[in-house]
Amino acid sequence: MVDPERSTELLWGRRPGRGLTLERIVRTAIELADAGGLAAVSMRRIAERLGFTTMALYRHVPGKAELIDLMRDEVIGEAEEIRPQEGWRAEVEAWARAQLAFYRRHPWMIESPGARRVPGPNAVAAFEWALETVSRTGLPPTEVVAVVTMVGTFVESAARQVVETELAERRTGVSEQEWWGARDSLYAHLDRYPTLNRIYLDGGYDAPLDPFEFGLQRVLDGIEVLVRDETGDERRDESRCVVCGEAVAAAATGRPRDYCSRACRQRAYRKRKG
Amino acid sequence: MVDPERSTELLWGRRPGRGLTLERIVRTAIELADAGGLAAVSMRRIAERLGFTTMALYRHVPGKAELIDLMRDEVIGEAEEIRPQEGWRAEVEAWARAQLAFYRRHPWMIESPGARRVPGPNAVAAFEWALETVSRTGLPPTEVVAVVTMVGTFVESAARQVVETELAERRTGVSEQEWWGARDSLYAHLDRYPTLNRIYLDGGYDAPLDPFEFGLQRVLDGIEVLVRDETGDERRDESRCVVCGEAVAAAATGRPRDYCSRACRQRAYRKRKG
DNA sequence: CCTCTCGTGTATACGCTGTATACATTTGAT
DNA sequence: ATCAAATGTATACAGCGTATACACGAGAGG
Repeated sequence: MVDPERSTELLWGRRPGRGLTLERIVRTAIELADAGGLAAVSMRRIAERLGFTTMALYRHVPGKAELIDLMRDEVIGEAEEIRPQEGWRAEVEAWARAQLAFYRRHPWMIESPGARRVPGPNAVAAFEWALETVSRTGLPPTEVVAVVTMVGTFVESAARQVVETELAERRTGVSEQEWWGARDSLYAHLDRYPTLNRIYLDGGYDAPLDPFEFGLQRVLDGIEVLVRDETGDERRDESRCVVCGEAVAAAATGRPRDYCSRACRQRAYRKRKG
Repeated sequence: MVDPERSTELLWGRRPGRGLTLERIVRTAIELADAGGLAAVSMRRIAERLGFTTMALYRHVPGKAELIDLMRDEVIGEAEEIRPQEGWRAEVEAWARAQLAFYRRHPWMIESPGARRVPGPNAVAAFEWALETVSRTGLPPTEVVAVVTMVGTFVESAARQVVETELAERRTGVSEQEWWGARDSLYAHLDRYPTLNRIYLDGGYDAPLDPFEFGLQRVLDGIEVLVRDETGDERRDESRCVVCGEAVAAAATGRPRDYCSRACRQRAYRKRKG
């Protein structure tokens, strides 16, 4: 098991050394992981690549678990800064996308277990940034934390899908399409599921929506609803029809309506059409 | 690597046997996994518990990967039926909660890799059910699929958090609170992060929101927004009272209302009663 | 009834993993 | 110069998944 105290010490107070260094060990381990996933990282392989015996590593790292902690924080440090955007939504969106790109660069980050990770300086810095951004929504502190956690979790899970399939493609040399295309013996069984069948026939699988982009927009919409409800956005009750200017009650979600009536909605539609 | 054809064959067409059975192997493996996670499942241990040699298992299962496929589907079959709810949102919510409970019963389901799993009959049945439910939103097929995928992914990732911490607690005998409470050497470094600090001082961590419940509501809100944008507008205005035929604005979910007023609703009710 | 094949279970062994232990060497401070 | 601490090495153990070769019993064909 991991010794969290030792992990903390290593993460937050590294001291330089000569010869075989923590730095070099961590970097070599990362190279291996980037190339072949966490499964490709073994103490023997790291040592070999560095020209030392396996046990030499244990003079610098207490065990493999702690080494992975170090790899994580090292790599989190690479995260490029998000350039400021207009409004929290755009900013969170940019962050999410950057995060996905990051997971693609280091797919193994997703394999490493998530509970009780001692956060390193780089991880904390990223967290601080996210908190700061979401704070601008005006949500109360508990919810700010919850939102950051949620977006983080979402991105991780979406990235997990992407990354796992990419990894499988690389390992097997078989593309996702090919693989599923070759599952005829499976499809043979799927006729007796009516909804599945109908959706398939209706083209529900022809051009699947990108799960990351789709999910992200839903998540952000959801947060936006919360923000509007919670911060008592004045606009809610004041919303006015964009056609006639009449006052309009907002939807239950707090999302302001644009039109006061079907008539006005159609008027706007016809206008657009010419 | 897994042989998907063999997996499909095993999953969809099991034949009974005498002596050492696929059934018994799978069930023993599940017992082991339930007790100690996937790490506790080894071919040797399964065999030992059944009173056979390790290699005897390989007469029934091609390899460990395929065995895990079988474990997955076996266990998915337990899923109790969701009792019908009013409206898709309540139904999806109930499903998500049932799913979480399920992951708690079989924490190892989360450890097993997600890409390119050959779905078994039980998994497909669950998927069919979800598709059917979400279809009632009136969303186009591609989006129905995307929504089901998204909710599934969300629940899995939320469950991952819960389950991983529970597993860590059980393995180490140290509660989550205790563990984080003992990280003083970490907190000593956190003063210089202003937002983090402020949120901490404002009590943002005193009573953290349940990530599952919080996230679920956001996700559902997000989907609801989509449903309204996508389908709600037309139907909303078209719905008519089943009693008097008056036009009725639909509910927030885009679900058409059946009655225009409380009066009409009661009238229908009295009529039914006699 | 004999034989022969096939399904099933066993025994042994290989290469891989993380790491405990004991020993050797180098280095820096006194 | 000496001595202790830091660093690197060698060997070994217990565990893993599984390839291979062999043994045994039941059922089928002659």
